[in-house]
Amino acid sequence: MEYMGRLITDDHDRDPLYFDFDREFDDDGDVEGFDGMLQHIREVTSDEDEALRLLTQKVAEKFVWYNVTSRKNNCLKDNNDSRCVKPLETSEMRGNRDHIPFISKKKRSDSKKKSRSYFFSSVGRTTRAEDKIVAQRKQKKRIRGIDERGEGAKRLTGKKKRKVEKVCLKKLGFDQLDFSDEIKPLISWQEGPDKDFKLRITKRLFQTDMSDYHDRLSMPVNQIKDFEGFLNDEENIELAKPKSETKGIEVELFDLTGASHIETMRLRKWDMNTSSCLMLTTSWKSVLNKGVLQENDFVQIYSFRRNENLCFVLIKMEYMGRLISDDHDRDPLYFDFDREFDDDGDVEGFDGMLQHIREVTSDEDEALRLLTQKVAEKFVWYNVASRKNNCLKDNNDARCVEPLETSEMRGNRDHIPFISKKKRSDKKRKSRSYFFSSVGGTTRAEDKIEAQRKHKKRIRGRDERGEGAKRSTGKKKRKVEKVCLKKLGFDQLDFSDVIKPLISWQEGPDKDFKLRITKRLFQTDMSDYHDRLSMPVNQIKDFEGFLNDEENIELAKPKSETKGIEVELFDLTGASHIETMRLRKWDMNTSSCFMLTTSWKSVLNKGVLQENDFVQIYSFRRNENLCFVLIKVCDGQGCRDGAFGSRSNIAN
DNA sequence: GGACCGGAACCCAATGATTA
DNA sequence: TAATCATTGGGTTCCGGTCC
Repeated sequence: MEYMGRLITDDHDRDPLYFDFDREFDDDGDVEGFDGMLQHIREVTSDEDEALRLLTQKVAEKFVWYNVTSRKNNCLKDNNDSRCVKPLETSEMRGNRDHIPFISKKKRSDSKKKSRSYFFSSVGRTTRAEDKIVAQRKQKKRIRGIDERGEGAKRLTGKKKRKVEKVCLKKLGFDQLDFSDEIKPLISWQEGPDKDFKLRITKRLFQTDMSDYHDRLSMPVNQIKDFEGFLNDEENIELAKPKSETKGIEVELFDLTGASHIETMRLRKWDMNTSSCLMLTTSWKSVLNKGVLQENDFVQIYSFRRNENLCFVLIKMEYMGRLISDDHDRDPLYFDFDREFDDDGDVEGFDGMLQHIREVTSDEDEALRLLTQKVAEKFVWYNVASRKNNCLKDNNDARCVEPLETSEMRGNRDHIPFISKKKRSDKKRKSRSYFFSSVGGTTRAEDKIEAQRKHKKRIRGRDERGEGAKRSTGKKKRKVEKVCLKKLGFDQLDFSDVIKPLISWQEGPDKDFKLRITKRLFQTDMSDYHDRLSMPVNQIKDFEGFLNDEENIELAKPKSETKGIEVELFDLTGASHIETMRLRKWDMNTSSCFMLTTSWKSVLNKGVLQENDFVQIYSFRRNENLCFVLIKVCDGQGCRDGAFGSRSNIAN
């Protein structure tokens, strides 16, 4: 373990990667990061080896991720930039492609924030011209997609897909962090040993994983460790069944992000064209609702068998999200590298480390591994070992009370260096939460009661609704204030004659211009992701004379055989914009709804319509084609304030 | 008890990113 | 540059709960 000698002999000359922690964690500066880390580790383990391992891991995560990932947008790409004096030659690192970035020490002081270079190439720093070319290419691709995919194509909205910063878990070695031994005892199963406890996947939480309405956690098959040995024959057969013939496998999820709460979930396998995903569905949102997990967090999922049943444990690899999202508020261990590598200070530490690593390897993966290792060594050993003579374990707010003896470090294993927590602000302390810690303000008893209540509700739901029951989340439904259109007289307000000339059709008279529905806009109508306007059949005026025979036949077809009727929507809420939409009819158990789908959100995006607004939809025929006009009658507030009626008319 | 809004649940195509 | 993969999110269905 190269350079460890320094940490014992204090011979910095032997250590070209010397990292000046005295300056990094100045007594006068913010010591929150390291102290907090130490204190937490003291709370979760009394085993010193284990504590050291945890500390090493945390430091490596913080240091490497901050420098490698969150700053990659600042990586040097421009050789003309005065700050990029000595761009790393590709030949130095890895043939023509990869390199470890390097910045001249002398130049950095000019504007360190811009100039700092790190691993990986820069991302997303294109010029306007480049942006334009890229945009044109994308547009062509979309248009080509329409032509090539034809009728079957469902989505071509042109909406730009969110760019997701990619992180390579393997390069960072995080996919190899296996806490099986640590987690296993936390499950606390008293009735027999759990079998086959094993890390299955290390995963970043994406937007879809965090989405309430998707309510699922995806686990791409090719990221799952030992997938072949993962499921037994029976389970493989079940998951291989067509979707219509299986509900998946019932599994238990132990959620160590929040007091080991157990969720009964379903495991499904979705086969796509060229890959497959395992999906944990049903009650995933219960885990999300604890508020512990955030987008971009990293989690690990371990599997095991209890009484032959498949179970999972979820743990959060905490704070990773910060390092991507750069949301320092979420990270009480935020490590201020701008201060650590001060313009005026000695920048030898980090650059020296990079330079040394460049000298010993040209392989970037290896370089990254070395950097991680070096940082962890330096950070941990300096703070844990070299300070041992000054470290404390005192709760009386003295910073140096009792030196940490060597025997304590390796013998009794019950001491972790400690600096008084009174140095830390209450605000910071309150927000702290760490690996494996329970979450929120609830006690264990409260958690247990809540878990029992939810469990009872789940069981009751199954009993009452039987096999077909899909949902029983226990989430309280939003209460919607009801308004009686008839009482308000809105359903009789007919502006046909006023609106008709606004359509401005010059080539012939429009026919059958008629009010069809007066409607309040509900949340679902306003929802972007539903992208539909519902029109309950029993609210439509003159429903019998509304559609011609051909249209009635089309809409009566089973859903699999029709795409609905193409209609035009004139949107008078915003400059007579016209949308081509589809009219469908959804037959429910006891009623039916017409739905205007496709491009409804384009109307919403104008920002004119709000939830609870009242709109009217008129229909007419132009060249025999069915068309609609939408007008806004009044907004929800207007109704309350008497624009179209008195407050007393609002139903309770 | 019926109507229907809200949204859970599901499927899978589109698309950006990566790899060959 | 093409092929492949992983993720996103659009589209659809239908159940639960509330209100009349």
